[in-house]
Amino acid sequence: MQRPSEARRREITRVAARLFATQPFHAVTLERIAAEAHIGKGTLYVYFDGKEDLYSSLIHEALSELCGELERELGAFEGPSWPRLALVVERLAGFAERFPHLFELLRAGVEPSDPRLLEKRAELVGLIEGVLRRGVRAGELADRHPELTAQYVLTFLRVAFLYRPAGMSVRAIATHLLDVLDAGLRRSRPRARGARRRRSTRRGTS
Amino acid sequence: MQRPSEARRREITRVAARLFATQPFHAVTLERIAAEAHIGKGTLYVYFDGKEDLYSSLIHEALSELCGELERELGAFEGPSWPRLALVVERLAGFAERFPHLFELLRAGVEPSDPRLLEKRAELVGLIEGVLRRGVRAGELADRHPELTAQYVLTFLRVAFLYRPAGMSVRAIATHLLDVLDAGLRRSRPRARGARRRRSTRRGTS
Amino acid sequence: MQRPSEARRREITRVAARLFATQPFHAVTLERIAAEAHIGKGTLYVYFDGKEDLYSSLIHEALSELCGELERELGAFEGPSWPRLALVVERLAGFAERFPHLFELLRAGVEPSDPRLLEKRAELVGLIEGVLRRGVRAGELADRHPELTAQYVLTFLRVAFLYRPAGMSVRAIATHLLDVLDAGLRRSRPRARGARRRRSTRRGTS
Amino acid sequence: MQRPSEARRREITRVAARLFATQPFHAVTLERIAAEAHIGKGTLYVYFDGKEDLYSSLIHEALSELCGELERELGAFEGPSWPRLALVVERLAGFAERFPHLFELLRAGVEPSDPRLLEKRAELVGLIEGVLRRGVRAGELADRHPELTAQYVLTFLRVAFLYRPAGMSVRAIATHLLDVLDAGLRRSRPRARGARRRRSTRRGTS
DNA sequence: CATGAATGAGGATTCATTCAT
DNA sequence: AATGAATGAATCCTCATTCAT
Repeated sequence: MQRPSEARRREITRVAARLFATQPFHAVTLERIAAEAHIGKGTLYVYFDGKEDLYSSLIHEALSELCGELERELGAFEGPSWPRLALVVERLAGFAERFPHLFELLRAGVEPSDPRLLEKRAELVGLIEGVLRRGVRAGELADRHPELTAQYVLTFLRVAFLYRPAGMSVRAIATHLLDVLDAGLRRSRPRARGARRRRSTRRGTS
Repeated sequence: MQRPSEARRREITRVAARLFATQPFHAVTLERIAAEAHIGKGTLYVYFDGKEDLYSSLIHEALSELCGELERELGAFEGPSWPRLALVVERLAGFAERFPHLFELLRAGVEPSDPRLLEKRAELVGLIEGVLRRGVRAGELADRHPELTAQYVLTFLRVAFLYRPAGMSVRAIATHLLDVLDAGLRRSRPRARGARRRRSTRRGTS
Repeated sequence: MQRPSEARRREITRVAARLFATQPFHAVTLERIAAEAHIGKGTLYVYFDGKEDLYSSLIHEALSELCGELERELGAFEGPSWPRLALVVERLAGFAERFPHLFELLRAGVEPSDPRLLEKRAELVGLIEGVLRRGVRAGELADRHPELTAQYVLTFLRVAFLYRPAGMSVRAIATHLLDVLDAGLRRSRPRARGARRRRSTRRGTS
Repeated sequence: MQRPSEARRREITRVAARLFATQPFHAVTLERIAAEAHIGKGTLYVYFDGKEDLYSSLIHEALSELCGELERELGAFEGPSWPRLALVVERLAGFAERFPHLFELLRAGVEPSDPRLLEKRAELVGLIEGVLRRGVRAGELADRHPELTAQYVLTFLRVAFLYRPAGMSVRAIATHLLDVLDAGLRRSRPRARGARRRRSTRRGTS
């Protein structure tokens, strides 16, 4: 216990993630974090520069891990876009399951917004957006605003995890999101639509 | 200055909404709220039970207004489901535009503090869900998890407003959401699918 | 209800007496007094000059009434001292029974000590002291410090009422006090004492 | 400045006792206490839970000390009852002299707030009562209501200290109380009483 | 006279941060 | 490195008092 222990740091991170996900920022006290991590209050300052830094580092590290993982996998799988998107959704869902508390922290635009955080979040969203754009370029996907849709995907999962019906599995959540993204909700259409509509014939003939 | 003036209450609410939407909770001081509302610090306590209550009431009232509006309109428009859903999305977007700060506060999953809030949010989501379910029953919509999708719709708009590309109009955001909900993203499909069903084999490809 | 109603004033007094007797001064709020007296907070200021004044007036009036009563009765009964003392004790006890809350307020040296109050309390104590002194002068009583004993008598009763064993009657309390004052507690004495004097040799000379 | 210094706690207690005894509760500010104890305002909360707790602890500790002292001494002196009672009175007086401010705080019947206090006060009174009861059992004392008399003894001293005639010594006060308890006040009696008993006929005269 | 909304000075309390051990 | 006592700036909140209606 002379060198700053990595295990200890992770323990702090774990506890803090759970608390920050559960309560608003201002309601989480360092006292409580220290107590639940079984360390002294002062020790927190050995590992972090303060409350804000702890919070930021938390999310930053989580996002970094997520981004790294996705980049690796997407790089290794250069196939068609839809399966790539499905891969992203499934990885996000998996991450959400493994680190439910961290994932809940991905909420956007909330509280102490360290620029590093916004940056990192943007990186993740950019990753998703990239997949979408490539699909659009390849004619595989139709999306007029991939930059918005990318945001949706992320938020969707967060909210899905927050409010999922009791007993619904992670896989089912991912599937549902892919369902909606795949073909939307509308089933019957009032009338035939003009040529240069995109999904035009899809629901008509498919 | 006799009866607890409703106008005054609204003024406080207005000021507080702006501040809470702009800064994190703990950075908003009652002193500032009072000053900007041109009232004494103590007067806040005539209208609210404290900071937490002020915050909660704020959101509660916003949600109530929104719910009321939607209920009225949906009740008056008993037509087919898709336009009804479009109506909901447009009203949500319109509300978000009129009260950008309030809408930002609708963030989900924070502050289990006030049960009234969860309740009210559930009411709003339930409203949307109702529209979806009716569509499904009527065969107009295909949605296996309307309870999840309803959550999406709401969160959607918040995120869209937070991250909308510069210059993008409210109407464009609503339209984009409807686009995705309408027909999803996928354009080309790896193989022909049975005429009237779609989600069946999809998972196979992902 | 144009002239300040005497009934209303008494009602305020009654409520305030109960509250002040129950809780420490600082814990009694004018809000509460007003509410329980079924009047507006502002109305209190019609009848009293403020919290301190209300408190002082309360006790002052009670003490005045008590003093007046005792003076009248003692003046009318100029007999031997012991029955006069008994009369005082019984009247005090009776007063305590009729106005238990007011009586409890007779506690000494507590909180906002309006000089008028100290004066009035001194008057009451002086009255008792007078009875004692006359008895001492007449050789009917033995008391080296009537000024202290007078204080005791008053406090005794207050404490007796506060802590009396369940079911003990007012008369029993008065009797007990008179018992102690009459002949003390000691029953057996180490040795015979000089014929008609007792305290003489006991403590030496002091 | 490492372990919660017991000395520091006592210093706070000492300062607070002096202030609380001097001024009404609401007039004593934590700011002042902290300043006079030469510590930071926040440090008070390291040792106490707040103002109310500080106040309660204060009295509780005083009473505990007093009880402990008395128990020890009474246990060591198992002799006849009257000297034991004298011992109690003298110790109470001595305590009052050493801690005049603390003793003043023993006022009865206020602040039902902290049950610990009522409990402790009851313990002290019980101690005195025990001495009285043993004396009665042994035929050494005559007291029909030792539980009341015990209350008297305690309150006695407080009042005596509040109103003692200028220049009167502590010892004189204790002596006076013992005098009254010893043989009461009445000197001459209307009629002869049986040699060894007294209270029998008295009531007839009053 | 009766009221209670409005007020703000005053004080209790919290909590991130420091630092001696 | 680890600790938690110490700190005080910052803020919430209370409540006696005022005053317009």
